[in-house]
Amino acid sequence: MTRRKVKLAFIVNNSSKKKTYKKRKRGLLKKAHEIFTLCGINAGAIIYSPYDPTPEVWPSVEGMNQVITTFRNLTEIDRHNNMVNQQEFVQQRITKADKLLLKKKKDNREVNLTEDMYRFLQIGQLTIPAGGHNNPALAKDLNDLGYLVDQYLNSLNRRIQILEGGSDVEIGESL
Amino acid sequence: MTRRKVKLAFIVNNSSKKKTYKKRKRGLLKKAHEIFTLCGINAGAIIYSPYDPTPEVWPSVEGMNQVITTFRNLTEIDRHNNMVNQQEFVQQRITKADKLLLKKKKDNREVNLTEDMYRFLQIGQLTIPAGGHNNPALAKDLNDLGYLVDQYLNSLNRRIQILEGGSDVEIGESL
DNA sequence: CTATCTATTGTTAGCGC
DNA sequence: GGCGCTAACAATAGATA
Repeated sequence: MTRRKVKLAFIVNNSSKKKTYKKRKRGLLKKAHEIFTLCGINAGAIIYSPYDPTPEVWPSVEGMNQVITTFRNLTEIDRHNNMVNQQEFVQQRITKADKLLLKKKKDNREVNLTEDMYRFLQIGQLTIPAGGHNNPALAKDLNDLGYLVDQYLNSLNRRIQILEGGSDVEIGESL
Repeated sequence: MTRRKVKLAFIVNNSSKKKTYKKRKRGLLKKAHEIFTLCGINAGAIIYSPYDPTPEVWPSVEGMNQVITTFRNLTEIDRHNNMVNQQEFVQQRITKADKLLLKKKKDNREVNLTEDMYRFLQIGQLTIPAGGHNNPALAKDLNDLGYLVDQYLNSLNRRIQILEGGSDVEIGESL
């Protein structure tokens, strides 16, 4: 049984390709979930594929919209400076230009607040500027986060209930 | 040398958290690159973190913009139908109680909007109503929320450990 | 803080059903 | 088409430089 030895190249066979996609998509989303849980970072992902009629979104549509909005609001320079090159996963060092831009943004915070407020009044959604840090904490994301956390806690509570109840339900991990 | 056995829970220690983040971000992007190469699918990711002043984008800014544009053009229904969220990883079933709660909160949305707006004008921070779905958010810093969540998760983890026999356990549900 | 090492845990390719 | 299995390979926590 030659189990594995696949080179990193486009899979021609459609059947194999779909199987690989299905498996790896699950793995990818799991990894995303883990880094979110472990580090509390804010992230979003969109995956298009010929195998799903509509794209999959993580962690949620609402959260993704917020992430996208913030992304859209960044300057071109900001975005390019932190762009991750697909060919080489080289994380660029934080340039002084970045820091200057951040400072400028902070200075403009009050202006942004006003703008955001108007948008809020118009569409009922708002991007909250970071509270003094460069952490782009988005209130709406926190909203989603809180909900998701609730879901998570519920699952944990449910598991505890199962354990305490002495149920014969199989709890073994299959992660 | 206790090499490894880490619970899937928020890492309190900032040093460890950052290390984990750095490593896993690299791994995540690699995985994304692989699934893109192997299956030729179209995907994008944005990662915010307190460790980088601006978000990281994969596979590229241009590619991400394209993905975003497509996402924006989808109808709400389309997006929701294929939404993948954290709940799917931590909880198989969404309880009816959750849905009822959400409905109630939705009904109160307009009231919340007004309240939130006043608070926004006063302190520059705002509770953002969900786009008609989620509970009102606390405009707290992400770190604060993460800390609180961590406290609870740790207590639950300890409890699970005791119940399961004292050994380390994973609390993440498999899908 | 960054880089490297390596024992362990985690992911998944190829099968069989 | 999907699901489950498990050997083989990959990712990474903790230690070290």
